[in-house]
Amino acid sequence: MSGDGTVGKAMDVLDQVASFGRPVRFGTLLEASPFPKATLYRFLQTLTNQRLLAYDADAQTYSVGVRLVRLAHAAWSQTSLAPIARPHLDALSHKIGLTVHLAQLDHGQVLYVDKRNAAHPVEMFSDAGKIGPAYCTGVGKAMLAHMPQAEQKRIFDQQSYHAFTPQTLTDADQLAAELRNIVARGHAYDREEHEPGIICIAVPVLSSRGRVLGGLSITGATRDTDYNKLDALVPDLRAAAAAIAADAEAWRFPMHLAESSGHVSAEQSGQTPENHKIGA
Amino acid sequence: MSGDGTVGKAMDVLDQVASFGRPVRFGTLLEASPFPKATLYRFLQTLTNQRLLAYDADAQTYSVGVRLVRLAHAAWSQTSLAPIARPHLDALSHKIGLTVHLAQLDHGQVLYVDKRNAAHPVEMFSDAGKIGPAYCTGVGKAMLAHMPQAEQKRIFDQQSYHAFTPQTLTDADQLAAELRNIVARGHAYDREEHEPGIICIAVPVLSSRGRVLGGLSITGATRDTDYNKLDALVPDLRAAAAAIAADAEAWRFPMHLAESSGHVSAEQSGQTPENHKIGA
DNA sequence: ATTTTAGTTCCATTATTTGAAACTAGGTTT
DNA sequence: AAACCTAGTTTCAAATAATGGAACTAAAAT
Repeated sequence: MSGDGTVGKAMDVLDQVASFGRPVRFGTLLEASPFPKATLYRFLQTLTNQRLLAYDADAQTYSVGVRLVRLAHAAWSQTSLAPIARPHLDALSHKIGLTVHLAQLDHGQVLYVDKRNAAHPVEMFSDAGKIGPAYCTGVGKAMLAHMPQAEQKRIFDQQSYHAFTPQTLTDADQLAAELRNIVARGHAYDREEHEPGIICIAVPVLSSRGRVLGGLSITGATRDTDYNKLDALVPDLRAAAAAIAADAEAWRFPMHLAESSGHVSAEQSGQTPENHKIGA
Repeated sequence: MSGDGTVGKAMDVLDQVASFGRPVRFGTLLEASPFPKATLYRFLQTLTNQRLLAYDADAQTYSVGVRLVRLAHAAWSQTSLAPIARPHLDALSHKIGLTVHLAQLDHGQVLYVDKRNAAHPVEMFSDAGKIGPAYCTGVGKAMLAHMPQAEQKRIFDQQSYHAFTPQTLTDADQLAAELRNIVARGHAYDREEHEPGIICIAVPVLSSRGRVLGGLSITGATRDTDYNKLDALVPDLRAAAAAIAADAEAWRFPMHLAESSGHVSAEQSGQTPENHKIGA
């Protein structure tokens, strides 16, 4: 259990519902829940009241509520690199004609926040929000490699080291060695470690003080691409990552200056603490 | 305050941070918060631990956390109409060459869950997740009009009736009259009620039993479009809405059958209640 | 050096959460 | 039709967590 009092427990329940990936009934949740019936029941009620869950009375099922989509919009546009990186992703994917991913690290996992797909140009939300393992993806390894030792260690312990393919690195020692190479080289490969037939080259997006802001990758299929071709794209990839980092840092200072101008406030997006009137 | 014990209060705080739309400091939040210093402080800590908020130690600011992006992905793909509607939106926007919106109602507000933009084909998350007022948008009115009286009443009281333009309907009576016309006609107009120069035509997406699942609209600028041109598109719009509704209902039954097959579980998305190993 | 401002911690009080058990409503078997 | 499940909901005293005034600390301004 992730601790943190009542809120933490409620979030566990929310995660549990989300993890099913489909509407789910009370009983099914109860089986898999560490909470007793009454407690789980009250949590589900609370979460439903809060519209973090949606309850379908006909089917008697719970699923994740759309209020989260709203909050996520705020997260995506405030906290993620995606809005800043967008023009750079557009330019990069246009120039090289391959699939490009932008990711950040969340709780030891790779969270994809944007994507440009060579084939299908639009993929929407279905890609922003997807998660993947850190220890066997290009972006994951690139980010990990450039992280302070302490954090790296912590994240090592969170990995499952599941062998997706014969190439997957399956323990912390192998991974540590690989990360040293990545730092030396400045970029990471995914050598079919996550999916057979899929390779990728990735670089970290680093702040001027060397903090990892995110990761950027170019992905290809082995039938179309090889490591030499990917290597040839490294300068473009690096340039894009640097441009994203520069823009990200430029953004921060105007924000600080704006800080003193009082609260934009609730009014604007209809979320007063006392919120019953909305829309203005 | 939205009540609901500790979890509700924590969500209020989360909403408050989200409503600022930019990283915000403790003091700024405190000014606008109904909670005493220590209480607000602890909430921020808890939310940060849960990664619902992100704390920037350098700038000492809080912003909405990326974990929400992950949860929202689940919500978008489970609960929203968007994944089901996608092919229909593609087809519709391709056929008519105008901007198309798909929305659902959340807490009396219009929540846009997907969009096809005539000019710019990609807009990503920046559109999925956006919210708008229900009382002065085409989709909002179309959905409201086809809702049971009781719910309609409740939502009426949640509207702010802010006059965005001279055309905006500014009280519940005007709105009620308008809704009766919409039901009679089967579709709603936005006659520059939200933004000057922007008009739209919208229909509800209704389940076979008449329940409002969402709303679908076609938007245009007055300089390019007029009501006659929009009227000509009503059959296409209706057909698309009907197709979406049909697919949405078809989806539900396979899900019920799948219900008995036990839990897909936690493992899959790394969200065990006891989650420390992730990635598989 | 002193004061102010901003953020953090303490801890006795207060309020909420907890969960075993009792209950209710549908559905199924005898 | 009665008895018996099964799944979901409610109750209430005990256990636990949240509360917030006040004291504290760090850093910035005077």
